[in-house]
Amino acid sequence: MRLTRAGEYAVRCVLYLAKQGRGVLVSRKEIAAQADIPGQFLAKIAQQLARQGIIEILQGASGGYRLLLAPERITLLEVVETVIGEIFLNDCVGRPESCPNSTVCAVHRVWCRTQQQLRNSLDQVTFADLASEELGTPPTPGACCAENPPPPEKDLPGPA
Amino acid sequence: MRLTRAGEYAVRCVLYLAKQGRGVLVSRKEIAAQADIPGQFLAKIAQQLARQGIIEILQGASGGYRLLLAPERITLLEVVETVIGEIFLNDCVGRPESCPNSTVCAVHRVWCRTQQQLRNSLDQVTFADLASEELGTPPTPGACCAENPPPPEKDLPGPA
DNA sequence: TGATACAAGATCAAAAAAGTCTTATTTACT
DNA sequence: AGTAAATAAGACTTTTTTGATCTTGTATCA
Ligand code: SF4
Ligand code: SF4
Repeated sequence: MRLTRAGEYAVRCVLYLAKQGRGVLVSRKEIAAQADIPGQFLAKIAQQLARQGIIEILQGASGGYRLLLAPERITLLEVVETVIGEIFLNDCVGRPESCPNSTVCAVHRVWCRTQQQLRNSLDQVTFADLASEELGTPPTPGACCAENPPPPEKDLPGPA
Repeated sequence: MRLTRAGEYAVRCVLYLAKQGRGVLVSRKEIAAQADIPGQFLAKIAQQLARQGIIEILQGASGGYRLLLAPERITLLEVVETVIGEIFLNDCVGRPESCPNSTVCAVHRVWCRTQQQLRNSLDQVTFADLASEELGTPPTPGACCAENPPPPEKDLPGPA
């Protein structure tokens, strides 16, 4: 129930490109260094993004990557799913035939519904949003993860 | 980004018990058979559910499991997280220190927000809901996964 | 034409998930 | 008390997924 490394890297890569602006050519090496991504791994991810039409890859000396679409038109969901495949909260959502029960199962319906909700949320966020927020806004410390305090450990409840 | 097998089994187990009614003793064997869960694996999962106070385990001959709480008071989120741990959409949400960027990162905030949303949704669903829906409602075929049509394959973008 | 940069697939290693095995307790029944 | 039936608990194994690298090849520019 968590983003893979590859997914995270893809987001970083596209975000970095979005910050440079659409169409600006950036070498893989630069992206890898700046966004802290293993170079070869980035190559793989970039290829997937290219196939999806999100970025363009230029070969040869002085080659590199560049954003093909306007950042406003690229959503977080799109980038993530390009790399990790469609998000499924449970196997039976993507492959109902994997559970003979799926046509009757109440839980199944919950997964379907919730998953759609999640995907919609991620589809609302564009890389234009992300890039501008990152360039402009001051950190506002605590505004984010304060809502997510380190959860009480299962076995050691509290600061024992 | 998907429920583990253990999580799925936990849900099945609790749902089965909820259908029998709170406090009704059911042998592990029966649950395993009826809910299609590997027996020994179920044992592990049950122990976690017991530690969490959701079910009670009776030992000895004619032992078994039974629901300790009223189904209305058990949520899907609770059961799932008991087994797979707190849901995190991205590592940095649970451990902000894992990414030096997390205090500034716009994406980070999206993950935090979305994750909370997801968890809230799952926390709305109780096992009373699930059990009654399953006992009462007719299947309504297509009402669920029709919203989730098999997505266009990554490499063959739809009926282009 | 050679240096630079990316492509693409094979391959490897580490981690997580799924399941099984073994041994020990607990309880009921006779 | 003795035995059978049930679960406990942890070690262990297998399989799958993830993360990353290696190798060989191709494109482009100076
Ligand atoms: S039991 Fe329900 S939720 Fe679980 S796999 Fe089958 S259909 Fe999906
Ligand atoms: S870059 Fe942002 S989203 Fe990615 S790990 Fe760091 S904080 Fe989280």
